Amino acid sequence: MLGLPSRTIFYLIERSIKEYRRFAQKNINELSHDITVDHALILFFIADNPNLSQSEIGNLIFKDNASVTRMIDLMIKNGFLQRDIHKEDRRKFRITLTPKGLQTKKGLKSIVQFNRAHALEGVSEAEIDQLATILEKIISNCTKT
Amino acid sequence: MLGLPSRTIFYLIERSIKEYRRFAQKNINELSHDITVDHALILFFIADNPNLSQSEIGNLIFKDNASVTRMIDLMIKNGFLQRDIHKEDRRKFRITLTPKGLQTKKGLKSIVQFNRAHALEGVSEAEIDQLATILEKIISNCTKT
DNA sequence: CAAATATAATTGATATATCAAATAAATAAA
DNA sequence: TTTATTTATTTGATATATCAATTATATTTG
Repeated sequence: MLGLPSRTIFYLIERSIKEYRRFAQKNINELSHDITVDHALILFFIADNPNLSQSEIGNLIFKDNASVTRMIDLMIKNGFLQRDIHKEDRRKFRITLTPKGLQTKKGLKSIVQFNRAHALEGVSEAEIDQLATILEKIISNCTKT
Repeated sequence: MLGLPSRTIFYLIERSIKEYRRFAQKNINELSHDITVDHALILFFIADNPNLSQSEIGNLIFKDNASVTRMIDLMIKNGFLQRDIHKEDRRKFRITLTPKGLQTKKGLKSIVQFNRAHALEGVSEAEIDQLATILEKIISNCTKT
């Protein structure tokens, strides 16, 4: 017998990340309507390391190069990021935060902290560890050749 | 201090469902290149209950009405589904599987079983229960008003 | 019943996801 | 060093995600 898809654990995994994203986006919208959850991630990653290439950013947020190109195009259009020539490797760009991007990143910090804390209310450290262990097992099962 | 986003549990949740979908899609492709993971879900749900309205289908697979309309349009174009008048409520449609859709659903059954089993190899029943409990807590935290 | 409201589905606009093909620059190999 | 290969990014095509507006039909209310 094939169980209904709505009763599998994958359904719950998908639902949980979608609800988290919806919740997080709602709170980010209070700060700006021009910032998505993924844009926020990109701001944090680039602020932390301005040497990231676009494809490295893509690896960090699980998007392919084409998506990253277009997301960064948009973030530049919206004034959060800036693309400059990369001195050492002219295939790449040096992507940095504009003053507006830096300002926005600061405003996002407490929102993101709140989002994560609220979503994990009542979930113990031990449970988070369990969760991580199991999810890593699933990832390994799906990615091993 | 704000932890790097790549170290949060949400990152792992997102990664796990993406890897599962990638893995599942790869195996579905062996049967047909015209069927996505979501299309497969829709086939199973409709086969199980041909009285589902499009918006009910959307609720089941976490998509809004616009996405469902377009996905079903495509599945009809590809010959898997069929839309008929709904006798009791003329705002709705009665959506059913064509012979090709039924055939495909049969072929998908073992693939989906394999996908789920393989992704959960080495994960005990108890762990799945733990996972479900924690994810439900996160969902509840994110959806409670 | 008639008007107001609610529901189901569609459409349009913009952004993202994915794959394939194309560019351009760097690196390896002959 | 010239050629071949690899790497980084972009672009095009098609599908999906999301929101807002629209249409058609049902239901509720006055």
